[in-house]
Amino acid sequence: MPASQSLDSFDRAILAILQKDNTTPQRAIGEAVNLSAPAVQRRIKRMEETGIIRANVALVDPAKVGHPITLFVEVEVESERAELIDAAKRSFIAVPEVQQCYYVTGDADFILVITVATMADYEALTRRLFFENNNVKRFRTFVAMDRVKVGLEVPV
Amino acid sequence: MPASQSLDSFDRAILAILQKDNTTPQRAIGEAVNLSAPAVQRRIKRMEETGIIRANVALVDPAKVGHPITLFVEVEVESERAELIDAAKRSFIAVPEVQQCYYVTGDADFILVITVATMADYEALTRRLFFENNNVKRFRTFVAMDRVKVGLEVPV
DNA sequence: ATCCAGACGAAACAAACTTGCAATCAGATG
DNA sequence: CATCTGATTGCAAGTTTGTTTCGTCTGGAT
Repeated sequence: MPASQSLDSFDRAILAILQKDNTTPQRAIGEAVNLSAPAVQRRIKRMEETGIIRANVALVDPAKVGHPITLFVEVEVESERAELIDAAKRSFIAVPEVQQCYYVTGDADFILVITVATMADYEALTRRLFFENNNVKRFRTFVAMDRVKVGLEVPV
Repeated sequence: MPASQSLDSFDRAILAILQKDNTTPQRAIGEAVNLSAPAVQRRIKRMEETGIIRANVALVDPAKVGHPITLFVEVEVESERAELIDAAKRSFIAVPEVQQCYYVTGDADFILVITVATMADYEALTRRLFFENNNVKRFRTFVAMDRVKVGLEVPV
């Protein structure tokens, strides 16, 4: 019984379904996992409250809404002083075109995933985000030719 | 009027909401964008049919389901012959731990986003995905220390 | 053996989604 | 300039889905 424990096999089965399609009716989920609809609903609610489910969202095809270009950027900073790193994080978060931003170990400090309409837009973005930021030492761009697999699904 | 044209400002407003929370009642969306609930519903349906909305999913916190480690991998291949590239794509797609896979230009050929429970798991994965694949020339790993911003939201 | 907390299912209930229909608007056509 | 056509809208009815209630059951601790 999943009291304050995190996850039992029912929860995992439910998550697997919701990560594919969260419009699946609770009754259908119930049948799939051998549970009643209310039981499913209670488990979903708990997982939302505990943050296991971070959000419920629609995934949009970037190309079909005018953002056909996806880019990766490795950013290396000059100084790793905490306040400068935090400032960089805030500046990346604030930009809608920055879909994802990770602070990483290795040859780079940040990795960004960016979507834009045109390369000119990206050029303008680099100006704002990198050239105008004195703490950015250098950055390296990769252009996605094929979005082979795109999702945030986590194996459960 | 959004006939076969892609998107008008209503659609964009609806998408902006659904990308944040697709459990928002259509009536509430209607109020927000000044449209009746059925009108909202018909627009959503069309966007789903045309693939503008790729999917409706729950986002799960990887750390809370036992996958606390996120990794980036740049993969460089030996040969870019089409059939070898396709084989690589297929092998990456097939692995659940590979959340995202992009075929890119630049110093690398693929960029992968991977989530795992432990570094030992990652080590095992590298064995399967990279060392056992003769076409992988080299790969470079970045470990995420902070998932600063994680989403697939597209500005509309 | 008893009690208690947590979880369950069935059924009633409420809310949301979906559909049919008449009215409206914009642009094309005669 | 009137009319026609196609697309979209809002309303209201109908249907599906989500939510709450309530009585029961199980397992663990006293």
